[in-house]
Amino acid sequence: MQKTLCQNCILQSDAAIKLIKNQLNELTDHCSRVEFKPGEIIFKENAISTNVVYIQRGLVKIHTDNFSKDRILRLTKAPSYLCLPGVLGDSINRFSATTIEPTLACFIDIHVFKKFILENGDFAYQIILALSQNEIKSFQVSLNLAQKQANGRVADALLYFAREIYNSQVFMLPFSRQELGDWMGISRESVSRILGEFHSAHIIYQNGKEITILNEELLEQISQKG
Amino acid sequence: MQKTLCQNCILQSDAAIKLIKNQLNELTDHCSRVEFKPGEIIFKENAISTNVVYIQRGLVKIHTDNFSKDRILRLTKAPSYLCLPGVLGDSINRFSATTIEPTLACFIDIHVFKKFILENGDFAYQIILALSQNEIKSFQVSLNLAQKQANGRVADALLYFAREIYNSQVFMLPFSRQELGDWMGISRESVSRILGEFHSAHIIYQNGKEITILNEELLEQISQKG
DNA sequence: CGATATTTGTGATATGTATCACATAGTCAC
DNA sequence: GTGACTATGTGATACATATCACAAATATCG
Repeated sequence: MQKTLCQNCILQSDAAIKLIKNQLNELTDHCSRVEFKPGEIIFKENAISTNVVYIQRGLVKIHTDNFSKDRILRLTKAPSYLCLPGVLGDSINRFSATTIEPTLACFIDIHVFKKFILENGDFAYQIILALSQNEIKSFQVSLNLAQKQANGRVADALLYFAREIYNSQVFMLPFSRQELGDWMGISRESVSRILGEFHSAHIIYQNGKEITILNEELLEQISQKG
Repeated sequence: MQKTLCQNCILQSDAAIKLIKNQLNELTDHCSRVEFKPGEIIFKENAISTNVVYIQRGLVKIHTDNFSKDRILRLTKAPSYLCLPGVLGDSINRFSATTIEPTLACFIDIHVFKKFILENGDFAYQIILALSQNEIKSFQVSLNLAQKQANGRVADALLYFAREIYNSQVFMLPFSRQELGDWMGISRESVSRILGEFHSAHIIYQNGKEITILNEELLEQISQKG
């Protein structure tokens, strides 16, 4: 952990930019920055937390193993606030957060965070915008899960990595087949089979965790049709 | 439509209670109240909207027919703000809202709403709390859809109506079997079969849309096990 | 009230995916 | 480098659920 001068931070959130000088000083006093390696736990579900976590750099999964099986609920790419929900409501984390790439996270005291919301409308408005975006995305995830078959879900996942996370047709999957399955709600064997089919059909090229999308249009169609 | 004195409204939201007198006057000037019968459309997806909708009384479904098939994303029981997300982001409704019971809705000018967020931290904080709750619920919906089998989902739906909507073991389903299926992501035939099985096993009593939960504990188990 | 449309139930079948079993490849520790 | 462990691929099978087809019940409307 290291104290940081939030005023000088070049990775401020859209919300933090709205803070005035005094507030930024206060943030500095109640904010600590932590560096995480891939696979490290940022916080665990059911633990009490008095911090809001802001992800400056990196990639994080929100997940739960409530039901004996690990279920990945969402990937969150920096910059982003993590899981305000549980913390704001009753200060219990409803879900776990684990890094999947090297990540830099700020832990902000919840009281200071709440104070900023109450005092600074611009800050609050940015938070509300972000939460609204999350809600739309959650709806889309629900749609996908409820409606699409396994190959549509895998296509979805690949397009998501290519477009939202890596901005590239070529990328290293940060997940095992098992984790991909946990995320999309299908078995690891089915993930293997489907990736194999996509490979055979020259829709993607796969070599272990290395993925190249060869025919994005077709992948998009598969995702759409379910 | 009728103009309403928001100051005197006995159905104010948790957020509106935080408004000061001047703001309530302003709300009155930019708020109209509309009464809906069941099955009426409050707003349609892809339409531009300059209002935030607050549901004072009633029950509403958020849904989409993007993919030719109607998919119900969420039920929203009064009191609640509806779908800030789309409106706040780019003023396009991302989803449709249709009443399923008689509903009283307030249409609030988006600019006034935004002004309140900027000016009144208590108001903003209440909105953030509500959005946070929504997010947790969305995660749970995702978990259910990704993980549970059909009978678990139907059990879920029944418990949801009994506990969250009607607070009673006996209630009239506001949905057809088709709609129940659209909501839980299963076919109408499967819904029929599963309800029939629950009936035979004396877990519920069903007579058309009239449902009585006879063995809540067992239903809970079915929901848990998936 | 009767005619028509809509909703619901139920059997037979098809299909997709989980599960199981096992082989193979890759990774890590010492 | 060797052994142990983990991740991955693949075939056979079982199972859940969609789909189709049709009958029965219910609601709607002139």
